[in-house]
Amino acid sequence: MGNNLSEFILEDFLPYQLSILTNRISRDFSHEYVSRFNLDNAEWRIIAHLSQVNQPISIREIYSKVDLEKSKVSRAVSRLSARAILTKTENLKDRRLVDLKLTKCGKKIIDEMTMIAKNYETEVLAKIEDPE
Amino acid sequence: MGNNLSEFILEDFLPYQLSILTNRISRDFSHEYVSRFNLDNAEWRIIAHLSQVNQPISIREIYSKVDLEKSKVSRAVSRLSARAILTKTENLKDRRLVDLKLTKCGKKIIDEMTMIAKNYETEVLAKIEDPE
DNA sequence: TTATTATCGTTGCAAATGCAACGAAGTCAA
DNA sequence: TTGACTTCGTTGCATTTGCAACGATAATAA
Repeated sequence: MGNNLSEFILEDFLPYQLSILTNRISRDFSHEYVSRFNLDNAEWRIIAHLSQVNQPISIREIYSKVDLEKSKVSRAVSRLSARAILTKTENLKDRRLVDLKLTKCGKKIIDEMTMIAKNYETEVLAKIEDPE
Repeated sequence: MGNNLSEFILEDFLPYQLSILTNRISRDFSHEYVSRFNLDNAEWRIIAHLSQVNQPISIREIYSKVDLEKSKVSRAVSRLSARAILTKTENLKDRRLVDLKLTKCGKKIIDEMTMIAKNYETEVLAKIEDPE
């Protein structure tokens, strides 16, 4: 009748801890882009990813790399386009694809967020290294 | 005129990486409890947390510790109760509280999941240490 | 006591989500 | 060419979600 329960210590269990940590960090950091630019998490990820590449990229490219639902990306991209943060144009080589590209406005957002993101990261890492 | 963009390397950005990693690990691991026991993430966390304490605990206790929405916990607990995985009883000292307790059935689930969880964790850690 | 305020768990409801189906475009083979 | 199949992005729709409000209970103050 071995009681396996006692062997299972939730506090040590990886996916569990990881997801709690991530939720907290994400929620915490999201205050920044929500309050400043009115962006949700998906929108922020899309902008951030777009800022990393210099050519236009497709929706598929994004949702495979950034780990978001296809429809979520599609809808987020539409909202960003409506706000002129990015542009959607038809890819001429393959007309099924959409070319996404940050506008000046979108680049400005990334510029500002870069500073904030760096500060935030430094802060978090400091806490991890030296938790009080 | 400084182009800050080039300084911002998304691949290094903590909340971003953390959340992608966590999504993947969670989704991956969740196959186990979804397919075996038909539990969603919230239900699994609740059961797991309950298994860690030996006295009955309240809903509040759970959502503060386990980082879930109050209403999500409430609804998940109702479902688990309907499936006789846990019991809900009125706390006699403070009648606003609900006492939650795993049933035999619930404990059996945890027993089985314990094995799986450990194997899974070992696997993930191995990959992290020695990525191919 | 009574009045005020806080806390617990539930629930109504509007908004977000994710799946599956779709049309459009492309690929490949016959 | 045609037909079967695949892929892309969008969208319809049922489910899930999270906020805010609620009733019930408890704690605190007057």
